[in-house]
Amino acid sequence: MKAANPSIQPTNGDTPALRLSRDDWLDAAFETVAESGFDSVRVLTLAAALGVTRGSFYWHFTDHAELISALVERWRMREVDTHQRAQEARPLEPKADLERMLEAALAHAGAEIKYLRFELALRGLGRSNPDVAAKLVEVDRMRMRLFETKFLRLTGDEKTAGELAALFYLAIVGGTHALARPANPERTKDYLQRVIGHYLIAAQIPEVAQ
Amino acid sequence: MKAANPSIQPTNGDTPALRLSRDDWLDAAFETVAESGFDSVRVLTLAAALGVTRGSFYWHFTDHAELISALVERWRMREVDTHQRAQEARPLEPKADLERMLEAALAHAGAEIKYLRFELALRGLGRSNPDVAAKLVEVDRMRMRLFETKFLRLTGDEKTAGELAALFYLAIVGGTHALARPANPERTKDYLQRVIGHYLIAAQIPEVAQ
DNA sequence: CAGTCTCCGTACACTAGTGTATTGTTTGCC
DNA sequence: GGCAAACAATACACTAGTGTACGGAGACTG
Repeated sequence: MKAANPSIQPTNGDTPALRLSRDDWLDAAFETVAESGFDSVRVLTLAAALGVTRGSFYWHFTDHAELISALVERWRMREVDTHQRAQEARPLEPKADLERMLEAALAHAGAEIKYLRFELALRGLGRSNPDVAAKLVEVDRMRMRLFETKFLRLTGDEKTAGELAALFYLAIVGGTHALARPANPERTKDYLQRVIGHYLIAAQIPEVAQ
Repeated sequence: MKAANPSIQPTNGDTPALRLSRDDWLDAAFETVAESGFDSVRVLTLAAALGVTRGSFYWHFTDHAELISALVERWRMREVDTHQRAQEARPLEPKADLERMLEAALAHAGAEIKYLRFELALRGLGRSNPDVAAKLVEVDRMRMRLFETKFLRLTGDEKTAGELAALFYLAIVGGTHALARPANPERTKDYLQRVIGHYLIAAQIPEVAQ
């Protein structure tokens, strides 16, 4: 049901295929959000970026509001999907598993800043849009549970695992914010590893000492 | 030079004194930002909230842009001021001093969520407004230095102090974000205290063990 | 008690953005 | 190669918001 059109030239940049799909519009909107937030998502601007007029837009979407909610929903579905795969993946040995998770979370931050920026904007939108807020809570909870189970496997202690997961969450969200500034993901990673390492030492989980 | 008018009824709510000051407008704008972000700051809306027409606004401000920048600048000055006082205050014994800082940072979060919300919105604005971004960097640096010196007095080690300060910063900023959700500052405080406690234990700073 | 300064109201012009209706163009399919 | 569906352009009506010009009313000041 999702328009079988593979959009001849999927996403070749500025002056694209003359025929657009719904997803092309969503992609363009995504970029705009990542760059300058949801309030910069204007039908006219998107049309210009895609090299068409608004006539196209109102064929694919009934509304500006529908564009936004479709964009958020696409984000949610992709997050759920990612989560599924992460959960179904056969777990490695606990320490390596966590290492990889840390890598993933921060590499994400390094290479694909776009996604972090989008999510940041999303959190902003969530403050005024209850539907968005609900989806954010859902995804956050999902991630949190994953963190907790991973840390639980490592530490064996519920409380410690919960706190480490919270630390992880706060550090990542907080770190995202620091993107406004020079940032530097490498240093953040070092810091996180040290803090977690120290924490584990203090909690007497010897396996990962240092 | 700041209009000596003390605004007969300083801030009595909805239908105020018939004569407004520049600060009255700034206060109203502040509330709006804290509630629904900078994009909701509309001259007309503010006027309605203040019980006047826009004629008043354009007497006090040349521009919508000037309102925004004045608001940000007032925030910056107040932050600098707060910082000055915190720095000039005679330091207590290190441990108590930190306790108080923790209290302050999180009480701030509890009682005066308004200010956190404002700052959150400000960080959003900073992503598109370089002037705002610069002021944010300035204030962040200020706070960071304060944190570092305090932790340094406690731990004696530069690196440890730097990391604790970073942890503190990330946790606070990250925690601010969690405001979107049920939140609960009390739990955050516990968590922070435990994490910092553990960290200090691991770093072999015995004075504050537990 | 007139004058002036301060503050506010009113009316207007202007812009940016949305949404709708209607009319083209392609494109795939028979 | 013709027809219907998918996609896009054009033109229009409408709204919300800004900014400006100017006039009016209080309040302080001599």
